[in-house]
Parts: sequence; C-alpha cells; structure tokens
Amino acid sequence: MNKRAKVTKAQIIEAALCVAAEKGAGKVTLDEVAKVSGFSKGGLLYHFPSKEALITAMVQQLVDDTEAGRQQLLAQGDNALTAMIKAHARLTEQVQGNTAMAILAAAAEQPGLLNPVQQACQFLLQDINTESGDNPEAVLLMLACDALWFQDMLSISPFTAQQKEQLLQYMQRRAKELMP
Amino acid sequence: MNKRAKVTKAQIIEAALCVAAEKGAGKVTLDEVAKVSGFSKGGLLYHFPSKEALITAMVQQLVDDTEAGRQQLLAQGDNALTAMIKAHARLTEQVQGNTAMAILAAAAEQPGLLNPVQQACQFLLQDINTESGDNPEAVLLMLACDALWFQDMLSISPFTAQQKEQLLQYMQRRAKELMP
DNA sequence: TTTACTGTACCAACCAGACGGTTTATTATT
DNA sequence: AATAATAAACCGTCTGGTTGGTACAGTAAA
Repeated sequence: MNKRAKVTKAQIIEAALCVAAEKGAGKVTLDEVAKVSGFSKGGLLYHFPSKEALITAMVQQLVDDTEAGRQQLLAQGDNALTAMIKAHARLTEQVQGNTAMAILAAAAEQPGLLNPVQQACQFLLQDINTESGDNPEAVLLMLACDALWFQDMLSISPFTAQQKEQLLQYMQRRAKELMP
Repeated sequence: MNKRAKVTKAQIIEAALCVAAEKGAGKVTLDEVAKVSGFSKGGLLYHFPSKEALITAMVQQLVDDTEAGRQQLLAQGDNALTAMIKAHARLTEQVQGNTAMAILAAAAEQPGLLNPVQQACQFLLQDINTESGDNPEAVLLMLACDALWFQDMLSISPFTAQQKEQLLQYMQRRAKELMP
C-alpha cells in the first residue's frame, strides 16, 4: 500500500467519523460517506471491501492512536495512570474529537466489532493494576477517565469545559500521589 | 391510555431493546422489532407514530426507571452518591440488562434524542455536588459508576463479574466515608 | 334484546426511496 | 503498457411509513 492509498483511506475514515458525529452513529452509510468524503462509492469499496471493513478500520485507528499516545507519554516517564489521563485529555481536546465515534459506529453496526477495544481496555487495566499494586483507587481514576470520554462521545456531559479541565487536573494530581 | 395499550407498548419497547442488544444498536428497524415483538409493523406504528417516537420512549423509560430507583433509595436514607451507585448496580444486575441499550439506539438514530439523558446527568451531578460540598472525590465516584455502566452497555468491560462486584462494594464504602 | 354506531387495537399489502454491494468503464500514476 | 485508483450506472433487498381494512369491546338508541 503506497502513500496515496493511505491518505485516501484516512480521508474516508475521517468522513465516516464525521457522518457518525453529525447524523448519528447508525447513519454511516456508504452513500453518505462517499458524499462527505468527496469520493465515489466505488472508490470507498476499492479501499475497504465492505462497510464492515471500514468500521473495523475506524475502530482499529482509534485503538492504535490511543495506544500510541499513551506509549509516548510512558516513554517520557509518566506512570501508566497519568499517561492514560493525559492521552484521553488529548483525544478530547483534538479538533478531531470525532475519533471516538468509531465506538458508537461499531456498536450500531455489529457489537462484535468492538472486541479490539475490549482487549485494549484489558491491557490498560492490567498495566494500571500492576503499577499501582492493585490499588482500587487507581482503577477508580481509570474509570472516571473513561466516563468523561463516553460522556463526550454521547454529548451527554454535565460538565462545562472548565469544570472538565479542573477535574482532569485533579485526576492527574491524584494519579501522581497514587503511584510510587 | 388503556392498560392493554400500556402492556403492548412495554412489549414493543422490550423487543426493541432486545434487537439493539443482539443485532446492534443501529439495527433497530421497525420490521425487526415487529418480528421479535410478534406484532405487525402497522401495530407498532399505531402505538408509536414513528420510529423516532419509539426510541424516544425507550430513552424516557430508561431515565424514568433509573430516577425512580434512585429516589426510592434516597427515601430509605441513603445519600445521593450511595443511592446512585446502588441504582446503577441494580440496573446492571437486572435480567433486563438491555435497558441501557436505549442510549445506544438513540445515539445511532439521532444524537439529539439523548437530551433527556444529559438533563438527568446534570441533575445527578448537582445533587451530588450539593450533598458532598463540591468534593471532587464524589464526582470521581459518580464517573466511575457511569463508566462501569457504559462498559457493560458496549460489552467492553475488562472486569469479571466478581471484580465488578468488589469494585462496587469498595465504591459504596468510599461513598459512605465521603458523605457526612 | 336486538340493532346500529363508535373508538381502540391491530394487521397484511403496498410504496417510494435508500441501502450495501457489483459491474463495467474510464482515468491517473508508474 | 501495466497497474492503481476512481467513477457511474445498476441490482436486489430492505427501509420507514401509508393505506384500507378487520376484530372487538363498549354503549346507546330501538
């Protein structure tokens, strides 16, 4: 796969995420994605052999991006919990906040497509449990982080932007206290 | 509205939740719900004038049920945080674990249908903030509770049933410590 | 008590449009 | 020329919604 194909694929995925965010996670149709991305339907199906393949790719990109960001922060010396919180905060801040919509699109299409996400969650939990010595407070922080993310994804967050900001800062402080 | 109509409506909603859970939140079609519920499509549309009305009713039921359970626990003397944790735990335990799928079905159909959920979240946060004196630890517990719920709904929970059980117990202990 | 009428609850058949996916043809890139 | 990429027309199926109608309970006049 050359570079051009990669760019095109990324554009298609981005358009699909956009459709999911604006019209609803279940409205990600090939026709609509084609219209928004500017490519033809045939073009989409050249790069992704089926709608399911497209959504699988969306989920994979989300998992990979998140994990990459986390690994980068780990390499910088952050602990597992802090890295997770920062990585999530970063995803939320991104203009491309739509990335998370991959989860809803997958849930709408076929629940099984979320398996990679579950695996990633398991890895993360393991990391945090290992590093915190199975401290339930650490798990609580991880969950709270997830919840902020889910709330944003569903647009049901009861927090203002600055409330969320403060919360995330508080969580990072707690994360530092918790980890040795 | 007659009693018979109420029962029928409830059956239709349950069938819709079932479809969402088994086939995917975006696969809640009138045809499928008709097949699963045993009524005809015309029958569905007699009780719910449109698919959107059906999903709205699903969401409303979820919000109402959750709030009712919470109010009951509050009346029994639990504090706002404990009541929320217990109420969520109860929803998860229910054989009707599908209730939460209303959220995903709404997200799939049209994001705006989740507005009642956001309002409920806001009320809840207000309650907890008031009662805890704006203690961020309380907010964290609330969020963790939400996350457990979201994870179950998406079938991406990294916890075993007993891990979740232990966590919920830990959370209830923390909730009691936090509230005066 | 029969009759006629009304409103509720439901259904089978149908429709126009949208759906995922295929095919075939055409254009860029190498 | 060979291959990668895109477009457009098309197919069978499914979609949400409409239609006209049936079954039946109540009810009120005869």
